[in-house]
Amino acid sequence: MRGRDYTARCREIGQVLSAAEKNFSAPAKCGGGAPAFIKPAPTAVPASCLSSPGNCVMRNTLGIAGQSIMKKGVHLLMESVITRFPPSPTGFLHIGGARTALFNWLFARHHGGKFILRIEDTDVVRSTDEAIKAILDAMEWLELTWDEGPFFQTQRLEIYREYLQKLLATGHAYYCECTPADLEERRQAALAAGRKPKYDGRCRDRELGPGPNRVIRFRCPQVGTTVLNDLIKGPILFDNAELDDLVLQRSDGVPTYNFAVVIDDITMEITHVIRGDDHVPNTPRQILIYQALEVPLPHFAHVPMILGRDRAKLSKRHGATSVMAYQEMGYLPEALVNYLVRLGWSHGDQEIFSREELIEHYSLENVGTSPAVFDPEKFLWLNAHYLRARRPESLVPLVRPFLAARKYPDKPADYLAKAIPTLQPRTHTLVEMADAMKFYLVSEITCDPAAAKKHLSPAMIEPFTKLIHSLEKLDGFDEAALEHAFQEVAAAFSLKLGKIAQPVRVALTGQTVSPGIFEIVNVLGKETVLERLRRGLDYMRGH
RNA sequence: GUCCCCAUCGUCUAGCCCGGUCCAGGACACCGGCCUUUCACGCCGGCAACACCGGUUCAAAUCCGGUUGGGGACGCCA
Repeated sequence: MRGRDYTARCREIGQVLSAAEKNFSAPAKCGGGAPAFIKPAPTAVPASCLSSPGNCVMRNTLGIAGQSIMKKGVHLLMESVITRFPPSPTGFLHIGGARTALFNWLFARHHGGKFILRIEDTDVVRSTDEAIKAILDAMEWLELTWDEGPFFQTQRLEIYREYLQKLLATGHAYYCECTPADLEERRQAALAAGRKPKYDGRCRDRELGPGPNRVIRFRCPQVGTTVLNDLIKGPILFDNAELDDLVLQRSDGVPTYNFAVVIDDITMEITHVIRGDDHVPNTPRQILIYQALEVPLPHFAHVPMILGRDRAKLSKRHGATSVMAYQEMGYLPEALVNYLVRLGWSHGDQEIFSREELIEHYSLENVGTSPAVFDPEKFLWLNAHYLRARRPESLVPLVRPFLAARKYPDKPADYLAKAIPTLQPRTHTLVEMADAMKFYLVSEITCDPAAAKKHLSPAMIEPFTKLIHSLEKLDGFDEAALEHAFQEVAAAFSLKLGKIAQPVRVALTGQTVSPGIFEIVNVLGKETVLERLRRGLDYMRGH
């Protein structure tokens, strides 16, 4: 579950930290005066890692912040949890994003904390209003309710500028006039020479001021080690020499993602950053920004990705990845939630979870470390499960749009509510249910010719005639009465019930596969049943 | 190329921290059977995995080292 070198990393981290402490007392100079030492923020590493490396495998989801508060003697004041989900509105909400949102939501709800929705729209070119709406719709469909927001980064530019000034003033940031074309050229050259394609620091010490087409870069320490103490993966060490001076503000004055997230997470007082592990490489850079700003770190928890069948990052070519596409395919939100939560998280052998159970049991400790393959088969099974679990009446408004799309005649809700239970055990999605419902709704059924030929043979003329007679005499269509009538006919012709049921099924539904005969008769009602049986008779007689 | 992460049935996973209770448990899918008016549902049973190599140990899926494989990141995207 945890990486094999986990303990080794814990041990290493102990060394790194003691080295960092030494540096702390005698800060070295680096570049343009930025501190070169690593100053682990109080929340960066659990105390257990420092004191006894062997113990640091104990993951504590609340992290050390809670503990340090306790140490100060404020026993009742536990750190309250604030999480966030920050999609960028460049497309619909996809499966992976939904799981991230769900994990954040669950974590916040479990701890009685807050869940914030933030729209990361700093990429003004690619962000669209449609995407924002699509994301909000999907969040609502999944009932991932947020307590604050949605906030928009483009409306917070003043805040970013303020922090940027601080970094500039303390020498942690500088202006750079390298053009994208130049940068690209140098990147390619570095790649060709087998070096890491990082920024070469050309403008680092030029002490440029503001100017047109200039960006602001972060002055990244080039010595030392940055520690990411991940709540899921454990400690991860990064050599600062691997990092480069990332752009904080574009030449058009809009901040970049890596800077905006940090500032937002600081100002929104986010305590736990739970996100996909494709963000791991960004994290040391972000940590360095926190440290330059001298603010405490939030806890980081990086959850493994969701992969497609071929074990590559899940994408469109693996099929539908949009949350709302699944709604259109007739999936239930509770099924998606349950499926998604089990991708990377578990609670013993339990497969089915109600919302309440999820909130009760969810914890970061039970999030796995290896990536998970999205399995449409299991998702379908779960959906079928939840379809069966629903009260039929609650399904009426959900199937209706699918019925309408098929242009089936509209029927009253109570009629649909009677038909639905007969289909619940036999269908996996609302789409299948709508399709299967056809014969309950149309006035004229379409009959499968092969089925008609096989089952509506002249031999059935007499049994059908007798059946019609006895059904005509029946007052109520309760199951017992129906069964009695059918058994009587069967007995009269010394046929097994199946011999008569199958032709009746074909006459009533046009198919050889359907819900139980008595169920169908009960839903359809006397009039329709008799009419269809008579039509069956007509067919047998060669009409 | 460089850095980082990951590794139990085909898939999702339990077990791994605290070695023996694991010739590895559950679920999906698949295959049988039962139930039965068709098809389902349900129930019962079956198939199927500790990536590899070393080390530590009386004992390793579990601890350590390495190898291989897979994935991710290296943007004035997020």
